[in-house]
Amino acid sequence: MAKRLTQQDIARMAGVSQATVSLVLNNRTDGGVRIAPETRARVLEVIRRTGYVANPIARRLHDQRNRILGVFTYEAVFPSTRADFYQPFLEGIEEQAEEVGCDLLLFTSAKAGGKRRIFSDDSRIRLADGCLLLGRSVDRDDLAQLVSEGIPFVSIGRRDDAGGPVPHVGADYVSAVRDLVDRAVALGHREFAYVGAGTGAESSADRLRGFKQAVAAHGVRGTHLPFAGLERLRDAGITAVLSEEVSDGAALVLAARERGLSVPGDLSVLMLGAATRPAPDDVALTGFRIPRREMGRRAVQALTEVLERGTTPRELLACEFVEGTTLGAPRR
Amino acid sequence: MAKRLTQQDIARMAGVSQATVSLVLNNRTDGGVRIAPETRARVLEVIRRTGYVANPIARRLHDQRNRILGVFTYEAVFPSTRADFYQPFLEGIEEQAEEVGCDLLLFTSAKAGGKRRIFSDDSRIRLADGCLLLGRSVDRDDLAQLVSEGIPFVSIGRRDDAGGPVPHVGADYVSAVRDLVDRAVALGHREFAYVGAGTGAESSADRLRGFKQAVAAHGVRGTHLPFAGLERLRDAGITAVLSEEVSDGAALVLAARERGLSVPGDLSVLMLGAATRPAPDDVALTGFRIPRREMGRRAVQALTEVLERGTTPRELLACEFVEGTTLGAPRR
DNA sequence: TCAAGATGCTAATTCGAATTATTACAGGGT
DNA sequence: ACCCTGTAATAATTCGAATTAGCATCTTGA
Repeated sequence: MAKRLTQQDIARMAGVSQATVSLVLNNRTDGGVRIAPETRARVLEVIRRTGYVANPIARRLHDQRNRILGVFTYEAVFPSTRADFYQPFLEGIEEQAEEVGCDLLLFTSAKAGGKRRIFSDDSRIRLADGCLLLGRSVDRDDLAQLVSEGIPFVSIGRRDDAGGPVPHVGADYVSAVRDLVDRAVALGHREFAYVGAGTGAESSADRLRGFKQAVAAHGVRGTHLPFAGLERLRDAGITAVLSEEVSDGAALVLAARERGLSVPGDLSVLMLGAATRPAPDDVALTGFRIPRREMGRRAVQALTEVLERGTTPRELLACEFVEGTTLGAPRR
Repeated sequence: MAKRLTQQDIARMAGVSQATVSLVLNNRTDGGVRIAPETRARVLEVIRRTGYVANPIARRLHDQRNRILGVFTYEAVFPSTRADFYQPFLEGIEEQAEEVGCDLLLFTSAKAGGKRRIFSDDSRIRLADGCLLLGRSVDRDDLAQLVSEGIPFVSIGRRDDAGGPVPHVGADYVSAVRDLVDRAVALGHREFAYVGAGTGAESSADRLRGFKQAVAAHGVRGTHLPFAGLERLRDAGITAVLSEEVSDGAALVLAARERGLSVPGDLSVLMLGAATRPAPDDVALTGFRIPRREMGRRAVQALTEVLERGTTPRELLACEFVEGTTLGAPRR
């Protein structure tokens, strides 16, 4: 195997010392460091010719910065089943990483006992300058360890504190859901149902919280159901359903229409952005869109801030209202 | 932030040397290394109590392997327009990288003058242990430089020599196209057309070569046309068309049917796997499928070999015949 | 009793790059 | 001849863990 070039090699070729190569490479001019222009040029020429780059490992051992941003996901990034979920985030991440001149390191190696884990016996999480965390839910112990070990990271998606505040770039589900309820109330709806877990992941909890706040504020009735049962909704006199999962909402619309019910005439259906499963695209649901791409971009920016200023950015981006065709005034 | 524990710290606490801690940690018993059970227990106890974990950076520095595989593409990987093309390869790459315990480094930082380049003034290609090259065509100068600099890499897709053999894992287009012609000849076809560039990228050239070999072997007529014109095909008495691009093939079928021609009755259309553009999915073309995912996997394995044994693997994987509905016996 | 052999551990070195302290050498002034 | 001041480069050290050579100490057997 062709051995990797070292600064020592470059130094030999340029007829200088390893230290000089390092100084040239890092453009050091401060603190009484001086390199003659010709020497500098000679070293740079050798570097250019050989395509030498500093070994990130050695560099990182000494100080911390190698313009590598880590991306951790609990599942494979590429398989097409996950593509719809991860892809928009990754587009944003890639875009912004390109902007700030960083490379992306996908932690595909990190697994312990068959499952991916952030901290395995030889976690390479520290290879990167910092790390982005992607996934609907994140292991709380992992999160706590990241915080306590002071590893620079930003979660994509809001996270509750885990032994300390967790830096994140999330979506403002609370406001987004409240807004949908507001619109529905304005159209005359008074009987609401929220369909979905509403618990577990922060993203679920936030949506349900927004729902509860809104129905309380308007003094209307709001029911929380883990699953969408058309009969049950009808029996309870529900006129507007908010579905966490897009595909569940779409299924509900199809089921309703199959039984001769009109949507939104008899039932309004609103989707709350979560598309973890492929959904039929022939149903134009009303609801909101999660700004996934933008979240990816912002997360990279936030991570940059963490690295440069040691801050703990926490930010929620607004979701975009999607007009659709499944929200309308309820029949009297 | 609390400073990380080092082996030195552990050693102090356990009243032994750093070396001993390392030996205990790695369970070394070979090569005349012996640690008294009590000492071992004492060290392990301190490790347990403190929750010490070895710094992976330092470890990597020592064993000269970063366990990072680079992935270079001339365009962004994630944007959905490219997804169909890159994704299957990446699935395979990710899968196999996980298998061999390597992380993936996406070179998002590499650009010079707006475009991504492998070698810019500060190329970071050497950050990775080795590199996978992805893309329909690859800049020949870049390729030559990779070869001459002895950078470990594997191209996905066959490549002609560039100042030396280029390690690659490609698809066996020559055989695949020949096979299609064989089948068509067996059904009675005697007038063939190949539609597509047939030049430029190796993948195009290989297909055309397979076509020419096959028509020569069977003593039938074969014409090469850069574009598919239905009239021209008819005028020339063509009964079987092989289309490089899947979408071109599909368009041809639709056009033929629109003019009242039967496919495959009046015209057989075969697709040669290249799907760089989205194609209508309501046409079940006969042809072959490029084993993209498998190519990704094999490429990672090949790169591993390059790294471990310094070989220059070159391998072509068989394409899979796709039955479809657009190949049949020609009308008399 | 003394060499031979086991046993148990540590000192010293290595990996590659960054940094600090130091040396070497010029030329200028006295 | 001597000191001083810049200037330009290098030697030596650092980071944390892995590894090798080697040093004590203790047993055995003849």
